Amino acid sequence: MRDNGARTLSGELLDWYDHNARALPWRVGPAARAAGVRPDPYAVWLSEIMLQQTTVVAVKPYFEAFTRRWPTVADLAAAEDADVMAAWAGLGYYARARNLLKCARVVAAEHGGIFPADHAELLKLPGIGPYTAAAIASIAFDIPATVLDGNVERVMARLHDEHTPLPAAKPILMDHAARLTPDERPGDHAQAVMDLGATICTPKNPACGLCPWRTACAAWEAGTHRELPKKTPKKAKPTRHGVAYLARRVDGAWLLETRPESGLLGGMLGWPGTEWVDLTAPLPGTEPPIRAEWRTLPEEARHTFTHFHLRLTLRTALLPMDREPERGAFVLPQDFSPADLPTLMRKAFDLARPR
DNA sequence: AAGTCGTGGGT
DNA sequence: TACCCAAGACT
Repeated sequence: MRDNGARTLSGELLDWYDHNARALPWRVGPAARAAGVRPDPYAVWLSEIMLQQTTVVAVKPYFEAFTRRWPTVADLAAAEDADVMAAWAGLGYYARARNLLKCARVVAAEHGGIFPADHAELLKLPGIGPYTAAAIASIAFDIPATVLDGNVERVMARLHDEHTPLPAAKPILMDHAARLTPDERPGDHAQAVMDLGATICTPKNPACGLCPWRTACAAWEAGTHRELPKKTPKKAKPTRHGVAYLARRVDGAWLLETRPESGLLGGMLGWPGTEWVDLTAPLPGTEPPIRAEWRTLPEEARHTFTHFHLRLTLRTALLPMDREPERGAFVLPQDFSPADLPTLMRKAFDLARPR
């Protein structure tokens, strides 16, 4: 049961949201929503997938490009896998793109191209977990589901001065968030809490003077807002190394391969190469993907992934027309764009390209 | 149920 | 420089 205090808090937050909502390409703002405009569930879903662990600034151009190229879920379901992966290149967490296509095809084939207006049904779809199911249910369909993302966790930890470290604190914070979720305007409420976390209740230097919940905030009262939420310390990243082979044919074609569906950069285009092993182990010796005179570049490509650093030794070669690769396939210049590569592979290209 | 899975910007 | 963080999901 939601008490009067909770109802008041949500009301104060909605008043704040009515005047301070961020204008976002995928959002129906509070005024339009009050006038009866409904969000497009496809746009809500697409934006929520893109926004998983990704900043608004990074998502904007990708969202625009995707909706321009694939205006409906049926359009996306009919797209080629390689086109979608290339369009996602640079955004990261590529399993999202693979699941995006799977989900679009399930919605098109099993739901008549209509996203189910049901939290449990949404949760069954590929790439949609607890947060995203609640976000789509509330934002697209005004179902009173509770979103718990990084913003909401931080806001709840401070509002209730909760010192239990994440992720152990999640159930507690979810309980707090659920109590605040109103039956009226649950979609605007969900977006309002996240906007509050993104613009006022920020990780560093929160703007408590502008916060509609300041007088109710237990951490503000205790003076602990700057140290919350607590988090369990992370492990240090090890460093790995490997070799990549960048072969250019005399007609300008590059030798590329599509990486395996699962694992790091799964399903993405990349340069053939060795496994990546811990720096304490010797550099793996793998046969080059094609017979050639290989030259090792003086500079290695450096890149940091979620859980390790990578130093990639780059070897290049210029090839005649009549030589068959043992791995990968040549991609003609008119079919190749560096923008289709994940960032590591694009870094390697930038170091190896003729200039 | 910890580990896996990207990237860019801010500090 | 090194670390943190961002509308998490999947295994």
